[in-house]
Amino acid sequence: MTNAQIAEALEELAVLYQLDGADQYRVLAYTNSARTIKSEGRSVEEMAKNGTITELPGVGKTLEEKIVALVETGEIPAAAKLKEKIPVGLLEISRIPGLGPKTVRRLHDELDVTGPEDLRAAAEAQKVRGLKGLGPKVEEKILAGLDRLEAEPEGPARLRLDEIRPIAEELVAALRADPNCDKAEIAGSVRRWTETCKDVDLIATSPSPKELATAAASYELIAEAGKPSDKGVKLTTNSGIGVDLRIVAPEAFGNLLQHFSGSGAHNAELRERAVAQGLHVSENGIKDDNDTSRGAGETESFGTEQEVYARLGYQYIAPELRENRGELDAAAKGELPDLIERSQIKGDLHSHTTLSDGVATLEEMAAAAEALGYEYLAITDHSESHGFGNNVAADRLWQRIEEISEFNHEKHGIRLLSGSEVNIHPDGSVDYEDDLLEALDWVIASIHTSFSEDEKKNTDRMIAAIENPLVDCIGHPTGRLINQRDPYPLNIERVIAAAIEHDTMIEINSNPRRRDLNEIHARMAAEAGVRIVINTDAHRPETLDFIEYGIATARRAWITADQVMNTRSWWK
DNA sequence: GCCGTTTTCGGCCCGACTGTTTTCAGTCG
Repeated sequence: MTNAQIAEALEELAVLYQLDGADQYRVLAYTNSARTIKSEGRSVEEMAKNGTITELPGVGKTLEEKIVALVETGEIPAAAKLKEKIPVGLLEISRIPGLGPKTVRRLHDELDVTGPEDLRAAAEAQKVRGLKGLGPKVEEKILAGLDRLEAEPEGPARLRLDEIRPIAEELVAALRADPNCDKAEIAGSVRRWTETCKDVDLIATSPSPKELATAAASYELIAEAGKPSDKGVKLTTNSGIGVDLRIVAPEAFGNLLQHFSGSGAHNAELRERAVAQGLHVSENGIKDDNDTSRGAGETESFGTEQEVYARLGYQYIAPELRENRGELDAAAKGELPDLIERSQIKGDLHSHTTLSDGVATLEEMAAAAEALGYEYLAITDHSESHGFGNNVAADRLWQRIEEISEFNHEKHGIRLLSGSEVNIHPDGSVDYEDDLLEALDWVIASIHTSFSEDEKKNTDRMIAAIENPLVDCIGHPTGRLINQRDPYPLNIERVIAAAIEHDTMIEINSNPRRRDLNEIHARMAAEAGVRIVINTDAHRPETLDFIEYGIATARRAWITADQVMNTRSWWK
C-alpha cells in the first residue's frame, strides 16, 4: 500500500468522523497525520509493520493501530463501521464548497438527505431554507455545487505549475505597471513552486487600493470579478483560473506576503510555536502578550518577510521550504541548507535533437545552451530500440560521436558531450554494445516501455541498469506524468541504496510534466548521499529553460549545489 | 487524537467572509 493510499484512507476517516459529529481536534489529528504521511519518503506500510510509525509527528498509539489494521486487512475497522451508519452520499455532498460537516449533518438529520439526488430534490422544493440559519442563498449555492459535482466528479482540477505560472506572472506584471500600485508579488503555491496549484494568489500595496482592485478586474486576462474593495478582489481568468488579489498598507507587506505564501501547514505550525512565546501571528502583524507598551489588539507589522521570521526567532525560510517538513526546527537553530540556485548550473546532461524526437539540430541546441551561459551540453538522443521512428541505430550513433568531436574542434563557446538516453529493457540490459557505450562521454538509462505492475520487477530492472558500469545516470526514475500518469511501482529505497553502492547518479528531470525524481524522493536520495543531476530532457531549444522547474524541485528537496553534479565543470 | 521550557490533563493558529441574523455559527484558506 502506497503512502498516498494510506493518507487517502485517513482523510476519508477524518471526514466520516466529522460527519459523525466528532470533536474537531480529533478530526484535525487525522488530517494532520494524512499530510505527514504524504510528505514521508520512507514506506509507511513498512514503518507500520516494523513498529516505527509513531516516530512520525502526530502519529500516536491509536493511529498506529488503525494504520496497522489498514495495511494488514485493507481497511480501518472504525471507518467500515462508520460507513454503515453514514450514507456514502454524504461524503460526496460535503465536497460542495460552503457545505461543511455541520450543515451536511443537519441536512441528513432534519431533511433525510442521504446523497446528491436527495439534496437536489430538497433544494428544488425549497425545503433547505426551512432550516434555521439556512436561506435561499444556501439553496442556490447547493444547486450550483451539485451541477459542478456532476460536471467534475473528481473535484476541481489542480493545474500543473507550468500551466498557471505564466498567467500569474502576466498578472503581476500588469499590477506593477498600474499607476495605483506600489509593489506586487506572487504568493501562494505558485511562489512555493509546488507541482500543481489550485489558484493564483497575488499581493500588492497601493495608496488607493480600491482603485487598484477595480482596475485589476478589467485586465484583459480576466473574465469575471467579484466586488472590488480596499482589501482586494477575487477574479477568474478567461481560462477559468481563480485569482485572489489582496492589497495592504506597505508597512504590513511582509506579514501579508508571509501569510499568503503559506503553506497552511507551515503557517499553522509557525503560529502554534509562536503562542508558546506569547506571540500571536496573523496576516496583519504580530501581537505580543508581554508587550504592554501597545494598546490592546495592537500589532507590530513588518515590511518584509525577513523581519517577520527574525522577530519570531528564525532564519529567513525560502518559500520552497515552507511545507512543515522540518524547516522551522532547522531555521530556529540556524541550520537551513544553502539551497541550490539556477545560476550555479554549469551544463545540461539530457537533451534531444532531430536525430531522435527533438525538433532542433545539434547546432541549434548547442547555441541555445551557450546562450544560457552553460559550459557543456550532453546530446542524449533516444537509443536503438526506442521505436516511433525515433530510434538511433548503432552506426548512426558512431557517426554522431564523430560529428560532436568535429563540433568541439571548431571554435565554440560550449562543449558538446556525446551521449545517449538508452532504453532499459525488461531484463535490465540496455541498448548498444559495450564498445559503443564506452565511446560515449555520458550515458543515461531510462525506462520507456513495458512498465510492470510489479514493484519488484521494476526495481530489479532499474537496479540492473544501475549496476551496469557503463551507465552514468538514471533518467526520470519513476516515469510519472503529473496529472496524467501515475509512477510505476518502484522501491525507491532500494534504488537509492543501489545508486550509492555503484556510484550511479540519479536525475531530477526538470520537465514540468515530470519533475521526476519528485521532491520527496529527491530529498531522500540526496540525504542518503546519491549524486544528483538536474536535467531538462529538452526536445527543443526553448525548453532548456525548464531547468527552473528542476531547480525548484531540488530546492523543495532541501538540496544544495554540492549535491548536484552539474554545478561542476565537466572535468570535475 | 496528540502531546509536554506552563501540562500525563487540558489545551490545541488566526482572521476574513458569508449568510443569516440582530450577535453569530459555519466555512475557508
